[in-house]
Amino acid sequence: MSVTLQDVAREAGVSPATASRALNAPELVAPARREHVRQVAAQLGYRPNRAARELITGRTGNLCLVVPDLENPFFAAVAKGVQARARALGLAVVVADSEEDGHLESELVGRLGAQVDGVVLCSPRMTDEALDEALARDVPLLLVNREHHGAASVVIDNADGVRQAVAHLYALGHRRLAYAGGPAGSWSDARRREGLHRAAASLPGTEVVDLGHVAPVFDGGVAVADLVVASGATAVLAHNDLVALGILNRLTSRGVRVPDDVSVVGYDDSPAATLVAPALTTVRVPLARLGRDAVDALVNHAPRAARRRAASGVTDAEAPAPVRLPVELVVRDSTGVPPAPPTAPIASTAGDLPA
Amino acid sequence: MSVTLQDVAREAGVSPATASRALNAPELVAPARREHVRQVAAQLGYRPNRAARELITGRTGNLCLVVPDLENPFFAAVAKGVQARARALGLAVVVADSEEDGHLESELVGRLGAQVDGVVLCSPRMTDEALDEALARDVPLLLVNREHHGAASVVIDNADGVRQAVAHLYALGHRRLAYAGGPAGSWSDARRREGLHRAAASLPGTEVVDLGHVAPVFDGGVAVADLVVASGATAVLAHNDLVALGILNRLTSRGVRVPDDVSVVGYDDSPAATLVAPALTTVRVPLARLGRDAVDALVNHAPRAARRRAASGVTDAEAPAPVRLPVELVVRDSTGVPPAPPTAPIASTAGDLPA
DNA sequence: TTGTAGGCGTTATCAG
DNA sequence: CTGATAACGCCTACAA
Repeated sequence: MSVTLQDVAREAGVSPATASRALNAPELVAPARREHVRQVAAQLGYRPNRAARELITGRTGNLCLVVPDLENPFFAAVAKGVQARARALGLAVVVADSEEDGHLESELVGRLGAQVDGVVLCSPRMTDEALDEALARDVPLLLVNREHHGAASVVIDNADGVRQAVAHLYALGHRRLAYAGGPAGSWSDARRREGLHRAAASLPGTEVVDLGHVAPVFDGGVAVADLVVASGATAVLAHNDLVALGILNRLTSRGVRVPDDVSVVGYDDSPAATLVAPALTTVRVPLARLGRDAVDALVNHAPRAARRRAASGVTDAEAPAPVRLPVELVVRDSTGVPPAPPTAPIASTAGDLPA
Repeated sequence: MSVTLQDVAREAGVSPATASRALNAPELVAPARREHVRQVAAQLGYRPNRAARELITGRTGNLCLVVPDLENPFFAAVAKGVQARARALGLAVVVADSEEDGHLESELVGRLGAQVDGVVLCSPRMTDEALDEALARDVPLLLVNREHHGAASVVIDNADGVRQAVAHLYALGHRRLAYAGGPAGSWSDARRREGLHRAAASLPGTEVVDLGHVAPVFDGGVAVADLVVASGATAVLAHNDLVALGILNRLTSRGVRVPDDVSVVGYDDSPAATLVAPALTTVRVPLARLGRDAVDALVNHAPRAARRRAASGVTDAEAPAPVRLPVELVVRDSTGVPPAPPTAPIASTAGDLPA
């Protein structure tokens, strides 16, 4: 059996209450006693029992992080950020992988949410309705990479990332752009698609070919690569780097040169982006910061462990405005000028274009 | 305030004890009552308070996983496996990233170990002494990727992986092999280095050039690549895929062709291995299984939450023999026959070699 | 088969 | 500033 506060109190010759205060509210206890108690505690190797503390305070000292896929470098990076910030705050992080499944995700939030002080829900795959339900629980919830009415969230500027990418491609001379979108129902995909169309609309002569929804993994990219070629687009924007990498791989093995024949742009700037040749032009997302800010927002916004007082009927303050983080385009080797029109006869029709 | 067992009991018209039994020891309660209680509990949305339960049972329902770097695909994969298996067993996982720092690692084990039923320590960077200390605590500890006297562990067959790689290279005709090792003090690196020398010794005419210790990340590989060239080796084995990828990248950008000039072999078969061109020949490690087996071993070996009974003086049974998982070489494009001797004059001395 | 009662280790609430 | 004392929610002898 480990050493309890009682042991410390007895050994120090004070009451348990005083011992408790000496450790948790030092200013409430006479300096001499305080030091004595602390010394005894240290000497005995006293470690507070978290369960007992939680039972009465209602606080666990744990946060929960739910991500769709731990192996996805995007989420791994966010997890690392969450981890680091939580540790700095003295909190532990319970991590759960939802396997890209909205139902499992909801279940995890329900199951794990009951034993933590707050939940960071990253790129939620669940429906808006499920989100509403989750929010109705008494656990503070923070969304990363998704906005939802009444929920606190930290997001990136999805549309602006696409805008930067499109501007870059446009400047290079591309006019026909393909888009390999994220999973159906993906909030960030919707934002990016929106941004894409808006950006294209503001750039005369631009066409967008929508390649539909693609699994946000390498193989998804491999699968959609042939559609890119068939689309006649000279450049393709992928929903994330994994997809872009898959496209790159498939194009290359088909003999389609990147960027000579087709330019490719990813999203996220995951570490893998520079592993390949040509290195991937991509939209850099401040991943670690996303995680850190998520924890900060959660801790600040969280109506301090309201469980115990929930009956008071005090509704939480309105969710604060989403924290929106900027992104930046990183130009590497996978983008270049589009190929010249195929043959002279056709080229002759281009007389009205600038030389 | 959430619904307690008392509420359920009252609502169901039974005593708290019966309610408790109906849920946790169904066979001890009359079928009719049992069902009634369970129904009421479900209807009220009763969720047992883990803190209260833990306080009395001494079990938390949590495992802790400590890894050196969550962004390293190797650990991400293990984490995913741990995650999945733990969930299947109804356990949650507290994940901590030690940032490749042995001291932080020890501290994390100490801090987090106190609030969980067991700790999975992955590729520990801490010293043997620190490990002994950690083992002395009352938390069941399981090592992944490292063996240590008195500790339960799940490891891979490090030496055999290297042996397979060397045999492959030897068969292709390579005789001078460079080794880009892992971090200084790395247990698995020591095993691989050992296996490398043993394998080389058994293959006549083989030489090994030791390139020393390399940071187990992409940039480490980039940095060591020039040593590979200078070493005059025709093939290089890297401590892991990240390093191999870094080497590949640097060699390629220096104009050294892979595998025509130099063959490269990685270790782990991380997802990134197939993202690059040429695809990486590597030793496949059953990552997810490593995680799953770790949880199983921990749960089975763990002297069920002994905290409460520790005073009885019953020492835990000796740690079981390490679980050793097989690995397999995956041959891809980054290995090939070594370049022919440079010029005719020199080639003439090779008369005694087979055509 | 069921109910009663005690206590797990801590903190909060009072009185002193 | 300090010390009793009462919870917190649950489990588990023990008694009925």
